[in-house]
Amino acid sequence: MKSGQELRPIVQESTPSLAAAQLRRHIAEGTLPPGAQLVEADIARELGVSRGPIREAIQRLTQEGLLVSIRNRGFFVSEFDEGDIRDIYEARTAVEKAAASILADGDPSRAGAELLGCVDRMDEARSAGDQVAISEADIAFHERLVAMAASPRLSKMHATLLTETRMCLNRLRGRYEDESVRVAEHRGIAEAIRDGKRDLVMDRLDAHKDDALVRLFPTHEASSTAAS
Amino acid sequence: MKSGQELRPIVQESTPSLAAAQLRRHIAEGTLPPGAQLVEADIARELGVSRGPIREAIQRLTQEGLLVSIRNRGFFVSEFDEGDIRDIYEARTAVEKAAASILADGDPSRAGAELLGCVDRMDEARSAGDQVAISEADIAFHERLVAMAASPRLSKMHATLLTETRMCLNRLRGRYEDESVRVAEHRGIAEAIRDGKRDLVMDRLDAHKDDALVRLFPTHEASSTAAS
DNA sequence: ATGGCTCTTATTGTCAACAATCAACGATGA
DNA sequence: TCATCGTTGATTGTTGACAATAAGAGCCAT
Repeated sequence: MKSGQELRPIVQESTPSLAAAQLRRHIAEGTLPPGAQLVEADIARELGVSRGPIREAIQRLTQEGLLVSIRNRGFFVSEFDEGDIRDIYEARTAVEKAAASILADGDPSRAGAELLGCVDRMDEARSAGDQVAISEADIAFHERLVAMAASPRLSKMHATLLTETRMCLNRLRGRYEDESVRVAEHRGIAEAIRDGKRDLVMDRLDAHKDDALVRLFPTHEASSTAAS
Repeated sequence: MKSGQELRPIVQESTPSLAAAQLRRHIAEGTLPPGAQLVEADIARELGVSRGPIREAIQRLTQEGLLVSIRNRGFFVSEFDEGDIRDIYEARTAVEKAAASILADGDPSRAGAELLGCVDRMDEARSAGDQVAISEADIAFHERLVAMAASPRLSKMHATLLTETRMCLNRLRGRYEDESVRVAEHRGIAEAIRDGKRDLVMDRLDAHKDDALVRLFPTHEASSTAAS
């Protein structure tokens, strides 16, 4: 039975995984806005299973930091204050810098090429004026960047940070007066990676973070991140 | 009712948390060695609770990557191969570099002083020839380093990486021919932080990682991490 | 002896019922 | 009017029982 495609081991997705994935998507997309309460019994009824598996799914999201648990009271979608958002961007940049560093030791030109592909898609979305698609491509860029480093732990940590970023993006929507700068920033990072310019990559990733934070909190200036 | 001591809010630690903490400790200390199976029912009986809370505790450890789950078969303490261990050290260094960078923007001399205190304790343990105490102090050093950066997300990610490191340390035990180099490495990092020498800190953290990996896998040389 | 079949056993996965807890509401008394 | 205290409703926390699943033992036919 020679199929054109390599037949990969089937993954019997468990009920809690499925439930967690659904909830995670709703949280990322804002259908479940920050502050919203999740009631085990309700979700269980909607999904047609008992509370057990749902409870497990909710526990996972809680550990990921997407929900906060108040004992005997309930689970609520996390609300991020300014400190949290700064923390998210700080941590995410840390992970991405590490990933970029690994890429620099590997095959920078191949990595750069793939990332430039993401940038192109982002630019197309910009031309089409599709805000949502731009954000999708934005996320995809960062996801690919870390995925290509092939580090399970960095990827895992990054996945959580990306969901949190998505939540923040719902708030940032429309903050880019000119979306072309957004595209340009990403292109700059991709090109620096392609050219193997390690230090430049680091600087641009930091700049990317600082820019986002300035846009989110216009009153403050960005934290100093200049080298000593 | 004016008591001499400020009365702080009581924290009702939940059953799953307690159970998870115990299991985590046993895994870190090697009482539950890699490959060992954890049976929900057995643990539940030993701790005098039902399977529910235990199941929740086990789920947490699974999500932390300390256990692997095989559906309908059981949960087993993760076994790390060379790739995993390199990944752990890579990720941990990434987090610590980010933390050090934050410290450099804050109060480097205070941070350096506290870390030098950890180093002193490590040195005392070395003088006393207490292997276990040295490792404790080693872990404590890295824990403090990240904790002082006051980033919830970095700290959380780091906590998991530290337990994994502990597991690796059980294997590395006795690999330092001369423990004084171990102390010296940490002192070097602490001093660089104290002096606010950002780039030097980064280099020394990378070197610390490379040294550990060389000790663990003497055959290979360390990955190149020189700046471009 | 060996390949395949069934049966057993150990373990997780799921469920529904019950207990514990907390916030909000409303009654009570000064 | 206001503070206090019990009551109530909603939600999570816990439990024991049962279902589903997979590995391995034993048996049988080849």
